Amino acid sequence: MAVIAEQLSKVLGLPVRQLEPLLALAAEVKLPKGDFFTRPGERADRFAIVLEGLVRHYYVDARGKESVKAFRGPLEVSGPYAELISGRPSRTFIQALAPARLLCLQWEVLQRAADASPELSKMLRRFAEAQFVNKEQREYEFLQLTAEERYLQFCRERKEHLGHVPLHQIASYIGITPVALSRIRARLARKR
Amino acid sequence: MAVIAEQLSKVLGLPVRQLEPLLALAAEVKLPKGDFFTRPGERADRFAIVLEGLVRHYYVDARGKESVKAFRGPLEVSGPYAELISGRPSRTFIQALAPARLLCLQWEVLQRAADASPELSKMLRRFAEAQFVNKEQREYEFLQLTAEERYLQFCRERKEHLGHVPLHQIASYIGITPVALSRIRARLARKR
DNA sequence: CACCGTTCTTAACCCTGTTTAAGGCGCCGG
DNA sequence: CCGGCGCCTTAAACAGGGTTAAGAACGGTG
Repeated sequence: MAVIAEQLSKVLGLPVRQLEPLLALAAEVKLPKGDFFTRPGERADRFAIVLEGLVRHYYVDARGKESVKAFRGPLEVSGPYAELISGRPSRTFIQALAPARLLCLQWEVLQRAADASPELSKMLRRFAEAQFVNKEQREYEFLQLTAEERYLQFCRERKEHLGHVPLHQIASYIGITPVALSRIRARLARKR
Repeated sequence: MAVIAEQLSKVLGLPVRQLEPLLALAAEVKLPKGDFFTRPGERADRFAIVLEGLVRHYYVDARGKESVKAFRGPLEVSGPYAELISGRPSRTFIQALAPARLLCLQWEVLQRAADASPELSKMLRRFAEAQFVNKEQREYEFLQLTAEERYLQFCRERKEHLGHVPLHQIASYIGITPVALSRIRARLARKR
């Protein structure tokens, strides 16, 4: 546990002594492959840090189409962040793609802690800002890159997931169908 | 000026007495139609609130293709937010589409003020969170909606801009070419 | 082992958006 | 008043992803 605190301290840019009282309130959740951390309709009240394994965030629209918003591995944050912020009921699935261990905390607990600690409050602000920058990067990719370029970008940025995530979910993440991704991969293989 | 402080107070959810010392440090900038508030390469160090007029945020990729990230009207925030956060040099143009007045502030000044004021710090956090929710909504639209649906969404959400923004910029905002938007509009007109 | 579900690929056809080019319209400056 | 420019639309040829369907490869299970 002390090891975790130290790693988190680095990732979050927060001193260990600020982290410890929070970790004491956190619960470890084991998620077998295929199980869900959150589902739409549930009240969104917890978020988590992935200790081990891999989860994906996705939603399903009225036509039944799945869209993957994110993959999150060890030491990354998972949870229905937008819904936690806005207080709206969750519309996102969070599912384990590999057996996962999550360290999870009530959102409310974190909010109260932030009211008492300027450092924690600042950390939450930096976190929100970092999430924003992430999404803006994604907007950039949809506006300016072709599907093939988005795929190559994914391979570069998230190569640690390449063997572990089924291709049709990568296709969904970059906004195309599995068939189209297959075609792109064939084209790339031919060229190189 | 007192009127502005009151409106801003509502928009930002911050008491007027917190706002006043900041407004005293802000500068008003007049921007004739077509002029730029920021350009790529410049150091990103200011942000602003639109008092009057209309600006667009966009970037241009290596192939020369423009992509519009946002339109911002009165009482909305403008500025190279992602670059201010990350400290990277700006890659976004911010241009007046109509003669604009901006109330603008050095980012650094705001940061220092936030260190001294927990309320202001919290406001900045809520602001970052709201920006994140915005971008996630946009991600949702790219992943799940067709171009036609994105156009209709735009018409619903931002009807105040409809007469004032050229259609080819709306096309760029929703991620298609002007030609494609023109066809969509023709199809919609025929159906209704 | 045979069976099943999942994943990935390929092919055919269709639909939508891109590209390029042309023409109309409105507006501004000379 | 005319010329030019920006904006919008339309057309035609093309490219690229969507849809559907079929089949191969794999892994797990009865």
